[in-house]
Formats: sequence, C-alpha cells, structure tokens
Amino acid sequence: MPENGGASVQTIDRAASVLRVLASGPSEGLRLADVTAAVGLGKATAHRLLHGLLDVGFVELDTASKRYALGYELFVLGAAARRFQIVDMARPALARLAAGTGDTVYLSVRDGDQALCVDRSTGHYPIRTLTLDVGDRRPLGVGAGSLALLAFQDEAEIARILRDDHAARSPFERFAADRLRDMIRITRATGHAFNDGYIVGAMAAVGVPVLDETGKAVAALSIAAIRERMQEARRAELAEALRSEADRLSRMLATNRPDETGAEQTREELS
Amino acid sequence: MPENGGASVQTIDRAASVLRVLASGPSEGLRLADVTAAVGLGKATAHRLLHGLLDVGFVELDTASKRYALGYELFVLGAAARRFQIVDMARPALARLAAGTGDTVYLSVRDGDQALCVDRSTGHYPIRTLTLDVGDRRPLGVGAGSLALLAFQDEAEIARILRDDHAARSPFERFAADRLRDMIRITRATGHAFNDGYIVGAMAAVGVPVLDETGKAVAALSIAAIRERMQEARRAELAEALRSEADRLSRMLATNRPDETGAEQTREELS
DNA sequence: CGGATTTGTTCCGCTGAATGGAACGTTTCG
DNA sequence: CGAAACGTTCCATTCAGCGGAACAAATCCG
Repeated sequence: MPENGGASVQTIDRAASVLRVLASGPSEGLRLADVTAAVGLGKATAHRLLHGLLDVGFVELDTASKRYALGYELFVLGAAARRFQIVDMARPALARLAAGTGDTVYLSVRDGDQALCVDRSTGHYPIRTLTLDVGDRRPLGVGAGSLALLAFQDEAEIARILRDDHAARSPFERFAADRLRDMIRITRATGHAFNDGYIVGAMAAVGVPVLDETGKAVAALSIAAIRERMQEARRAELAEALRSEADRLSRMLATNRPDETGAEQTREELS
Repeated sequence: MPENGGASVQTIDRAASVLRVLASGPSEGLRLADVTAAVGLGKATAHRLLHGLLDVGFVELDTASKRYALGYELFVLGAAARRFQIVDMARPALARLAAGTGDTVYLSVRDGDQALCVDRSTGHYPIRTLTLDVGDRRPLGVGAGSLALLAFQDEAEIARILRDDHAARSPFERFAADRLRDMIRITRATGHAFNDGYIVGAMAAVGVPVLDETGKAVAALSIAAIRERMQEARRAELAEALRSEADRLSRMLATNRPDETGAEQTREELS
C-alpha cells in the first residue's frame, strides 16, 4: 500500500494543488500548460479539474487569453472564514507597534492545539529577529504569543492540552508541562507572556492575548527582539503598548466595526 | 442519463457544497450532523469530504467541540484572488458616495464577458432602488456599470463581444449591438456611462470605469436612483463624484497602497 | 503564407478511488 | 443509568475519475 502523499481524498488534494498553483502565479492567470507542468498531472486531468473548479466558481477562465485565475467564489469563501477577519482588523495595529518600537511584531490565532502565525510587521531596528513566518505553527504554549493564547483558555482546555500534547512540545525542551504550568500562572498574574530566550537563546519576546467577550483568547499580539532590548523596564513598556492595541482589537471584535477610518465624514450633497 | 446538477467533477462539486455550508453557518463552526443534513449526503461521505478538506487546510476542526469551520488555507487563497482585492480597497469609497448622495452605489468588476457586482452600499434616501445584488452578473454593456466596463476595453475585445454575445444580451432588448455601439461612443466621449431607464423604466444610473495603468477598465463604480433624481444637472454632479473616487482607486491600484489610514502616525518610543 | 509545433479539447475503455450501508464507539441528555 | 443521537471506521461494490490517444485550434517561424 504505497503512501500517496498524505491525502485522504485524491480529487480534493489535487484540486487544492491546482488552486495553490494559481494563487502563486501572476494575477492575470496561468495557461493550462503552466498548470499542467506545475502540478505534474496529465493535461487531460488538469483540464478536467480546472473545469470542475470553473463550474463551482473557484476558478475563472478568460476565454480570450485562455488563462485561468482564482475565482470570485473563492474570494467570498475566504472572506467568510470569519476567524481570520482579525488579520485585516489588526493590520494597522501591527504597523503602529512595529513603527513605535522598531522591533518585529506578530499576530497569532489559535488553531486547534496550535498557535498559527497569521501576520507580521517588521520595524526599522537593524537587527531583525524573524523567528516566525506567516503560516508557521507552534504548539500552544511555546513562545510568547502562543503562551498568551494558552494562558487565557478555559481551565479544562488548558489541563487537557498540558496533559495530551507532550509529543508536540517535545522538540522544545524548556516547555515541559510542569514548567508551562508556572509560566501560565505568571502570564495570568502579569497579563502578559514572557519568553526569555527559551526557544532561541539570544531572543526574547513579550505577548498579550486578544480576548473575546467571554474573556477567552482568540488571538495574540507579540513582539520579539534580541535579549538586550528586552530588559525589565523596556519589557514593561512593550507589554503596555501591546496591551493597549490588544484592548482596541477586543473592542473592535465585540462591536464588529472595522476601524475608525470614518473620521473623514462627507456632508450631504443633494437629497 | 440523469442530469446531476451541472457538475463535471462530482467530488469538487460536493466539496464546494460543504464549504459553502460552512461559510453560511456560524463562525464557531458546524457539527458533522449539521453538515450532513445541509448537503444531503450520507454521514460517511460528508465525514470523508470534511477530512479530505481538513488535510488540505481548507477546513479546521475544533477537536474539543467537534465543530468544523473554514480553514486558514482558504483564507489565504481568497486573499490571493488579487482581482478582487479592489473590494476591500473600495469599501470606504462606496460608503462615502452612498452617504454623500443618498442613493445606492455599486462596485462591479469584469468577469469574462460579464460584469459581476461585488459590492454595494445603500444611502439614506427613502426610495431604495436595489436592482443588483452582490454576486449578480450582467452581460457586458447592459447597465451603467457594465457599460462603463465595456466601453474601456481594447477595441478588438469590444468588437468581439458586440459580435458574439447576442444571446446573452437578448433578454435586454434596449441593448442590441448597434444601440450599444452608440452608447459606447457616448460613454467614451463623456467619460461616464448613462442608463436612462433601459432596463427598468423608472430607474436611471450613472457609471464610471476604474482604469488600470494601461487605461483598461478593471472595475466600475455606479449609482442608481429613480429617474427624477437623475436629471441633467444632478447626473453631472454624480458623475463627477464617481470620477473622483474612481481616480483615487486607480491610483491606489497602481501604487498598491491600501488607503491613507496612516494619518495617525505614532512617534518612536524607544530605539 | 503555409507547414511545423505547441497548446487546448474531446473521447472512451479501464480501473481503483470514492461510495454508502452497516457496525461499532462515543458523547449527550433526560 | 439507559436511550438516543452523533461520530468514526470498515469493506464489498461500482461508477467517477483517469489518462493515453486522437483531434482541433492557436502560435511560431522560415
């Protein structure tokens, strides 16, 4: 029984590959031949998949140039993935934090028992500390943002994760269950998570949760810098800056208003 | 040979149904049973599809609550459908126009040989004229926004569409090829399209193109109102307001900067 | 301009991927 | 605690998807 690549449904797997190829291609779209080459399938197969995706609106075909591109339905579905709306909402906050501190700022959300980095913004400070890429995952609890997410979950949830996820955390030796329990306590007491070089020796990071109405963390903002830039006093200031933006986001989530861009109000012209 | 519903690839069609069900459900996600009921498939089938989608990251499963929701990969793909980025960019413009005029404002993009309405904003004027829903399509040329899109395409393209798309336009008797040719000429001369009750008698609309660097229309802004609110003078004012926002959008597309939210600049805190 | 080549589309017989009924666990609820 | 609903796994059957090949259309080039 040959291992096929981890997909449980072949067609879904292949269709997803096709979509990803289109996503990474130019916005004008790709020709059938390009798609065929990139996904490594016969042209008949690629053609059939593309037209299947065309039927459901995930792909669009410019009949003149015969170029395939991602379609409107996919855009709609992406926008309907509401958990991630926070990325758009938080973009200005990340930019302000990066500009204000000079360091690298991350936005993470909880995804199952992992923290998923969904956005990043880089400040001007010359030594850049890119420990996480957008799309990267960490076990819950490992790293400042991830720890902030874990510390503000339900008690039962935390207990389960500490108990079950040993395997996932094992590559990070400083994050065993008993050490994590202490960290969670401190995080809750101070309101922010602190990672003092536990993953990469020279690097430290602060993280704060973004809470929903029920007080559960749905996202985390964090800042990473070399340890010299993370001593007591500065750390407190960073935590404070993070907290202020995180609160703003919490309020935005609660009211579901995007951001006060509406400052510029235009008066009535004709009625 | 029973008609199955128009899908050329069954699995893609079914998977798309599953995703749409998840999209229309609550953001906490849906249980397997809910999905099963909504798509009308056996639970074994629904389960397999969901796990196939899980493998490619289009769906996420909260293992504690056993709820399925749209996943991060779908969000990423949606964001990669760059043609539609303009929706986010244009939202403030639509809001300003709706507030400033009181009427209904539409954003359309070209999709093949159709105009696709991708966003709408409603003003306060009591008589609302909702001729188009978001997601609706019209043949290119039919309606103010659609006409603005058509008029600013390549010559060859326009010729082909006028020649080939009779069938698509036939439900709209006032938009035959020869009449359209005149309309296009006028639209180009004045810089805006005008639909003086050609679709729905009591309704009129103005539309302007959003041009890319090459001068081709990639989108259109339009305003619809009852004919009384669309006389000569007001029409000119509306066209002017649309034009100004459309130009702004063109510039945004060219530079690919989102919007000048960055008004509030935070000063350096520590470096 | 016409022949060669590359690209796109359709066809069709074969096959294994997807199917779904059923049986087995697991959770939920009264 | 027992019953009902829900989630997961299994497996024989079959039809959906497969892909080689033939055909058609567009593109290149001498």
